[in-house]
Amino acid sequence: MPREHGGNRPDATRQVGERFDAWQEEGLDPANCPVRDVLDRVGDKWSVLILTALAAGPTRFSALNREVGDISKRMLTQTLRTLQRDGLVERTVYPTTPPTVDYRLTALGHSVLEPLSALIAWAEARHDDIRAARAAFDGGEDVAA
Amino acid sequence: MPREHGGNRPDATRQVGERFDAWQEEGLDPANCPVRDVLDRVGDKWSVLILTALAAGPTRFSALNREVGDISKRMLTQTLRTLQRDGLVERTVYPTTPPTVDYRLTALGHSVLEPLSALIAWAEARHDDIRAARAAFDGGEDVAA
DNA sequence: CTGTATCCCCGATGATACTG
DNA sequence: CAGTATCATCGGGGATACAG
Repeated sequence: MPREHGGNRPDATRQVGERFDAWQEEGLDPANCPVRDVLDRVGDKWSVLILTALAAGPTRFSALNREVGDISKRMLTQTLRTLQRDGLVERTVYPTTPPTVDYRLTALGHSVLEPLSALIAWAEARHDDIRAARAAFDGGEDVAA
Repeated sequence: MPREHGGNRPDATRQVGERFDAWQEEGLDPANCPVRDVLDRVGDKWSVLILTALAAGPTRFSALNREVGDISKRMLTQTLRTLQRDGLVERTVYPTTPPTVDYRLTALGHSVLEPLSALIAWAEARHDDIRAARAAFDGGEDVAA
């Protein structure tokens, strides 16, 4: 029985924890946790990159393949399918020969880029702090002895 | 050579893409990309949960072990070490017997909860949309035939 | 061009037992 | 209590070949 703690957190953070508590106390399936749901996608290797690339506008499969670093066709297809399934991306097939397909963000897809941007901005802003912390930590390991 | 696209994205999203472009065009090591750096941690199975738990205040190892669902001691230790190394969490040992250790968020740790909260809020707000999209997608697969 | 099918490797994570 | 050490597993993701 995880996270029985009640809730006496500071300001903004408070809600977060209570949300976790909420779905867990309700005995919901962890697989159904919205947070894990989103975080899993944010965490995977390509979703954010693809979402970001698509922010520029509709993009064709091969163009995505080029724009998003060294992604394989396999993973590109797979990630796009998941994003499509979740309603973040829309797939359009043009009946040409050879086939042409493009992908674009849906309204939902655009909307997730907002909070994602905030996180990325944080990463940008604090990366130096993080690297400094790492250097201190790693350096301290040896020296400490 | 990924992501050569210039940059003509809408508003808030624009910056994000340009940041990606930035470090890539500078020929920086992908391992050094701040975005991947952060996303990797957000993406892992426990960091966010631990960060959230710690938002309530200093917490002892065993308490964390209980509060954060079914995490193993192994992963708890490992994740805490990483968070500590990155300067998000501070570890304090009290010279008692048996040993007592507690963990707390640093200022940097608290600061990351802000953008993280935004993302989690989005997840909460849009989870129904996502599930609906999935249902439509999955249902449509069979029916479409 | 836009995928799909296979094989394979490796790192992330769980389980369990041991230690200071 | 707070870890560490070791083994086993599982799935993500790359490489490659094939297909409509």
